[in-house]
Amino acid sequence: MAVTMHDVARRAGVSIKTVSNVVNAYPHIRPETRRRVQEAIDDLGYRLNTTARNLRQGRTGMIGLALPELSLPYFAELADSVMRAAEARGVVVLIEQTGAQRERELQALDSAQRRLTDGLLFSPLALEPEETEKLEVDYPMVLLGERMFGPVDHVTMANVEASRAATLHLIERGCRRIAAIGAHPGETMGSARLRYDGYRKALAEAGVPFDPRLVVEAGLWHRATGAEAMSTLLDSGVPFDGVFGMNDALALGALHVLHARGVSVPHDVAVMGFDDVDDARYSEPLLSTIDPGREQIAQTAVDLLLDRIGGSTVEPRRVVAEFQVVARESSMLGRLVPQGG
Amino acid sequence: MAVTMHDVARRAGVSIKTVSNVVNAYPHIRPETRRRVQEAIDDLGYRLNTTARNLRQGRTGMIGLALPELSLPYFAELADSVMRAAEARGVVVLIEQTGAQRERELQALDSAQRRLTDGLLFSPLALEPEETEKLEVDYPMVLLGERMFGPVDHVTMANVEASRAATLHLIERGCRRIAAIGAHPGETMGSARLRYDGYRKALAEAGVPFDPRLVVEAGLWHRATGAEAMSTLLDSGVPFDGVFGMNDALALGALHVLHARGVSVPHDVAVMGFDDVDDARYSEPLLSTIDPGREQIAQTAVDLLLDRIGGSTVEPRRVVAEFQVVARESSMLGRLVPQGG
DNA sequence: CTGTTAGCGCGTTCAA
DNA sequence: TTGAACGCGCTAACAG
Repeated sequence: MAVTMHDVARRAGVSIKTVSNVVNAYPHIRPETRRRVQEAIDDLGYRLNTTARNLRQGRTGMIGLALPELSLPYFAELADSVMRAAEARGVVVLIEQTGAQRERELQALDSAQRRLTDGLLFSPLALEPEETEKLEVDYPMVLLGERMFGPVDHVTMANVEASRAATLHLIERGCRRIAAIGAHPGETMGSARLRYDGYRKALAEAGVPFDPRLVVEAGLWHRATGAEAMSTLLDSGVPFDGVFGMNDALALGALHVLHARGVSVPHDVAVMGFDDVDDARYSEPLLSTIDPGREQIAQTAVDLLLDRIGGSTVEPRRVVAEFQVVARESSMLGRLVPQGG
Repeated sequence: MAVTMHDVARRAGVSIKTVSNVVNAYPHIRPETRRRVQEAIDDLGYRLNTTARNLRQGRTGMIGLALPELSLPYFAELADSVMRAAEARGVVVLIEQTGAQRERELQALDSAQRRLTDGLLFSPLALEPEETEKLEVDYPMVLLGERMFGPVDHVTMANVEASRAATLHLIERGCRRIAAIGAHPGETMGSARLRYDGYRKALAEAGVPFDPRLVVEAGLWHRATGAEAMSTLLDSGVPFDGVFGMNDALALGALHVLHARGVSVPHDVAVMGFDDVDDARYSEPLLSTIDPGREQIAQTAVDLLLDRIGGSTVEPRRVVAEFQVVARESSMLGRLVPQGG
């Protein structure tokens, strides 16, 4: 079998506790003792049994990260940021995919993994607002990326403010008929709704008339759906001179179709995305977008979660990350005359 | 504290063992007993303590997946596939990023997480061939995506054959001066070397002369480095009419620069990638590429690993996934006359 | 500075 | 078909 502390203790001629002390870097050990123990550890190839330690301590040193899909670049990059933040704080991340399905999001709240992690970072996408009560779980949890209620810590991006800024950016560039791609009609608190609200807010503030025909639905926020939405819009014949993709994938898909259909970006149509994923730096033209502060979100979320795991019982906290408008080629020039489809 | 089997047993008026039997779906239990126990479980909100079970059973039900970076789309998609395959088989995946750094890859082989997982799926990128001995670990391991030696199970893509096919595809389209982007000079067994070998093989077989000036280095296989490599190539003035990007990211980066510099794809230059990531379906033009059989790789790798975890001691196995040439727009037309830079 | 003791919560003997 | 006792490997008390 595996070599245990017991074996090491016997070999080093000390007690099991001393071995434990050495392994756990307990400061008050005689150098000579430490050396002997270390030697025994090396000789025997001993490795601490993490599971036993976890059982004993009642903690696992793991946190869960439940997100829609790793193959969505935003979430892959978020996972990356979270893992780095966690590593810097000495904990390990256990990723779970929910496929952005309501059922599976609920499952994640109650899966077997919950007994394996000390807490959960949860990025729900499909959960309905009337289900926020289900978020009142009995373990440490921090919500990511959305505005939902319930007595839970949240770290969110400034969805409304940032999409307002994105839309204003297009307006400042001269756009007057700005399409919004990615709407989820009927939704009352998800990103889609919030970003739509920001879009409406910007239009209203700038006195730019709202035209519902410029709002295009897209359930999943993939490039494919962005491309589809743009095709639909072009086919509809409704004129537009700007596009606000509710995330970069949608915007990049739209960009692709615009190009294919001979619409020049940014000359005929200016385009903005949201998320600032890596890809936005390599599209043709380079995609203007919103940097939602992903690093800050990841670090703050891990910090809040570890604070809860540490036993904090302060009131639920809401942290909104700082965002930035990233102006690249796709919004460099506004167009003055609306363009027909 | 948390409710234990003990509490459930007392409440149901049975012994701990009976509760355990119910929880573990042991067949021979009187329906009445089962009902009483189940009721107690529900009333108390009992949840099995996975850590305790793990300690007792000597297994954790988790497998590690060590890969370079989640923000590289190929690996994000691979992780997705692996997690699905694992879930279907009832195990959980613990992802670790190595940043494609030799040091961190070695660390992954020996990290604390190794005591937390029953085995490891390892996708090394930076490890040197003379270090294959380090892969002789004392826990179940399956290597992914590379050809390395040592007595270890491997699941790999057909790097040489597939890149040969990709190059032949370009040759069939009329290309005679095909640049290869992504080389790692000096490497002897990594993907870069293997794909380069396939490229050389295709040229030789088709009687197309090899010109070393057409081989461009690129350390990291990101879009940015692909873009850089293409700029370098164009600046060099060496004529070419085809590009084989050793992965899609490199090819997409190259595509971007070609477009920006006014070189028409596929009219002036045909382009092939490798990996068939999602993005290849949304570039302008659509990127031709190699589908390396990622699903098959993920499923086979998980199966092999679980087999080892189950105690199999058969000889190390090598599985090579089936690949496919995916011809899209970027290689639709060959060009007949070489083009100057 | 180091040793002894007593569980963490579960599964697995072995009886009954 | 169910119960009682033991121990997986470790750490927290406490003692010395």
